[in-house]
Amino acid sequence: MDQYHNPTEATLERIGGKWKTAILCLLGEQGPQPNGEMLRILSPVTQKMLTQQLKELEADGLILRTVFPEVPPKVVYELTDSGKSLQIVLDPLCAWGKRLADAAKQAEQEPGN
Amino acid sequence: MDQYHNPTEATLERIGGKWKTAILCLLGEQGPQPNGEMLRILSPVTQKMLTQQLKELEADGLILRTVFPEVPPKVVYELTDSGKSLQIVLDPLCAWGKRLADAAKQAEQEPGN
DNA sequence: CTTCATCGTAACCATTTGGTAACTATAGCA
DNA sequence: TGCTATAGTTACCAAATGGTTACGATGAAG
Repeated sequence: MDQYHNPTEATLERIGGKWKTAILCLLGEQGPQPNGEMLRILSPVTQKMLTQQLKELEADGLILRTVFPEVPPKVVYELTDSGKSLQIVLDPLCAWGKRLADAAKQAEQEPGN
Repeated sequence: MDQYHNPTEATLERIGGKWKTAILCLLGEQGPQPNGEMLRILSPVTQKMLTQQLKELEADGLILRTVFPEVPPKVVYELTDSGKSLQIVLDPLCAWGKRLADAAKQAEQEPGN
C-alpha cells in the first residue's frame, strides 16, 4: 500500500466493505451474535459474503471470532476494544445518512413536486 | 438502488470514491480551490480522476463548480452547505485514522519487535 | 442410511472502479 | 505558423469487488 493522501483513507479501508458498517453496527447495538443470527438479520447477505467481511474485520482486529466445539458447530462474533472505538466514527456516519434520508422523504411530500 | 441496510451506506456512497474525502477535506481546510491547484495538492491524482470525482460530488450537491469565462479557462470548486455539514463525519473519520497510524508508528519502535 | 443444522469453502462470473495515454478547445505570444 | 496554459473528454485496459451455485464436514435424530 502506498502512502495515504489523508488519514480518512485508513479508516475507510477498514469499514468500506459492503456489509462492514452493518456488521459493526449490529454487533455494537445487539452485542455478540452467532453467524446464523447475523445471516438472518443482515438478509439478503449470503454466507460467503458474510464470512468474507467477518474475516477481514477480524484480520483488522475489529471483531473477535469464537468457536464453540459443539455439534452442530456454533460461532459467535463480537467487537474488540478497537471495534468498539469505531462507534465514534459510525455514529456520525449514521446520523448524516439518516438526515439525508429524512430530507429525501420530506421532498417527496412537498407541494412543489 | 435498493433499500439500505443501515443509514451509514447512504453516507459512504457519497464519500466513498478514492479521492473524495481528500477533496472534501482540502476544500474544508483551505477554502475554494481551482482545478489546477487541487491537481497539484492531491498529486498523483490525474485530471480524469479528479474531474470524475468532482462531478459526482457536484451531482450529490456537496460541492459547487464555478467557471470563469477567461482564457485560459479557470474553474473553482468550493463546498456547499451540505458539503460543509459533512465535516462532522470527516473529522472522526480522520481522527480514527490518525490514531491508527500513530499506533502503527509506535509499534515499529517497540523493543518487542 | 438419509436427513438436518451449522459454518465454511471453491469455482466461476458480472459489474464497478481506478488508471494511462492521447485528443479537443481557445486566445495570447514569439 | 506553432507553442503555451487550462480544463476537460475519449478510448481502452486491469484490478478489485460483489454475487451465484454447488459442495464439504460433523454428529445427532428419525
